[in-house]
Amino acid sequence: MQDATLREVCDKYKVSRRAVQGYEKAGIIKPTGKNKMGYLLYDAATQERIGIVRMYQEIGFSVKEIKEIIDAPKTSISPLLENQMKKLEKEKGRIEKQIEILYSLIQKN
Amino acid sequence: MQDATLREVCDKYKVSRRAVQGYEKAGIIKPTGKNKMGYLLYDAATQERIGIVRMYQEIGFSVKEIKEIIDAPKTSISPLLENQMKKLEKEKGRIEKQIEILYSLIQKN
DNA sequence: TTGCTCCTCACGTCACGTGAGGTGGC
DNA sequence: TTGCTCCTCACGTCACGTGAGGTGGC
Repeated sequence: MQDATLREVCDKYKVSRRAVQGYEKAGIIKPTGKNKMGYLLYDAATQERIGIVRMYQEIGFSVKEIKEIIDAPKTSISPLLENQMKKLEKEKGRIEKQIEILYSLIQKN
Repeated sequence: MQDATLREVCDKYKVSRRAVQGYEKAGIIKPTGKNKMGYLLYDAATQERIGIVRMYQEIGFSVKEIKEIIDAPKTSISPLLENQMKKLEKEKGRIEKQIEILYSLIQKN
């Protein structure tokens, strides 16, 4: 895989420039260089890393949490995934309760 | 119902002092006076209003949205409730998808 | 004076969104 | 010079959390 500019990376992973800047500020990634025009470049490994960050975000981890786990060994990540599952199920429960309340409110209206 | 101090209102509606301050800053409520000690007081109508704000927050409306609808006629609120229901159902779908992704990740681990 | 409760700012949090001001090559 | 794309700050968003500094009555 070739180095890619920031714009190319953003298109590839459906992420905003500002979000990538956020990952950088959080210390998760770094541009690996600049081209002749001064555009930021990201090498293959960094691009994959951004993909991993996105995946973790998709399952509800915060950037801060991702920073902690992205370089951790698999064995230590496993319990965190279980924990996250519990959080998501609680969240789902909350939303279902909201839907119920809202439903009864609509009925009364 | 008697006037209540800020602390009493917070206890009654399970809301923080800072949250009530937030509602005030948003222009949704106002303290109706102060007692001899300078403590903020809220009359019966304002207390009920805080209860209504909490109810709308429970079904996922933002403070900004609540400011718009809290004094609107019932007929104009109805479509907003329907709209909110759609949002909540989308949100529920998103979380279910997150749970699926996370589940398959845990299986692979 | 100490201790307690309340008050009013005002910065911090989170993950970016959204300009602002500046640069390089056509 | 104009226009385009990119860069690097840095303030804004949202609903409060969390002190900071000050006051009044015991």
